[in-house]
Amino acid sequence: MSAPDIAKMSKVFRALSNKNRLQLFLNLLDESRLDLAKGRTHDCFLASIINNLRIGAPSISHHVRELEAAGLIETTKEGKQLVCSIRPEAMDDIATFFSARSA
Amino acid sequence: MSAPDIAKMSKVFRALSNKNRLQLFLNLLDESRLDLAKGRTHDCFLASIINNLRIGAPSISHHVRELEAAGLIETTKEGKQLVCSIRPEAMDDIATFFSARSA
DNA sequence: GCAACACTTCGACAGTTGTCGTATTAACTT
DNA sequence: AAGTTAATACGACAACTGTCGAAGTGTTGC
Repeated sequence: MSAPDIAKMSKVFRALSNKNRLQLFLNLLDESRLDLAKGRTHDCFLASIINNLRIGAPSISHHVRELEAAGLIETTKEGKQLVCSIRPEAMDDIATFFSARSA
Repeated sequence: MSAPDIAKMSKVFRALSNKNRLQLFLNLLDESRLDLAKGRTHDCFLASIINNLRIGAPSISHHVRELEAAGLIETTKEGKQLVCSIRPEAMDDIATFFSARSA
C-alpha cells in the first residue's frame, strides 16, 4: 500500500491510456456486472465486448494482450473463442492506490 | 457518470502512464495532504516535488505541462517559481469513474 | 477432407513520446 | 549593470505505439 509500486501502477495506467483499450476494458467490466447480477460467473467471450470498436482483429488481439500484461484481465481459450475476465486484484490495487491518497 | 467521457479519461490515464510523471503527481498529492494537515493551502513550489526524479529541467517542464493538459493539476507563476496544485475535480472524476464500475 | 471461424503472428509504417543539449526569457540579488 | 536562478522554447533523436494487410494456427461443422 504505502510503497505503491510506481512502476507497476504506471503500467496499469498505460494500459488504460488508449481509447480503444479503455473501451474494451469497460465493456468487459460492464459485462462482468451484468453476469454477476444474473448469478453467473463474470467471464465473457471476446466477441461480446468488441461492440463499439472500429478496429481490426489484429489490433484487438494486441490490446487484449496489453491489458493482460498489465495484470488487468485474464484470458483462457474455450474452443475457438477467447474468454476474458477482470482480475479483481487489479481493481483493488487501483482503488487503494487512490483512496490511500485522496486529497 | 454513466456516459463517462472515454476520451477524457484515457487522457488522464495517459498522463499518469509515465513513471516520472506519476511520481511527480504523487509527490504533489502528498505535499497537498501535508499542507492541508497544517491548515495551509495545498499549493507548492515545483522545486519541492522533484526530489526523486533523475531527469533534466526540460523534461520536468514537459511533464508538468502534460499533467496540466490532462486537467490533473493547475499552475501559476510566483516570481521565478512555478506553483502547482492538484485539481480536486480531477480526483473526483477518477474516484467516480472507478466506484461507478467496481466489480 | 475441406471450408468456415476465431483468433494470432509477422512485418511494415506513420505518428507519438521521453529525453537531452542548447539557447532564451523573466525575476530576483548584489 | 551584471550575475544568478527558475523555468521555458526549440530542435533533435531513439524508442515506442497503434494500426493495418497478409499469412498462419487451431477448432468446429459438413
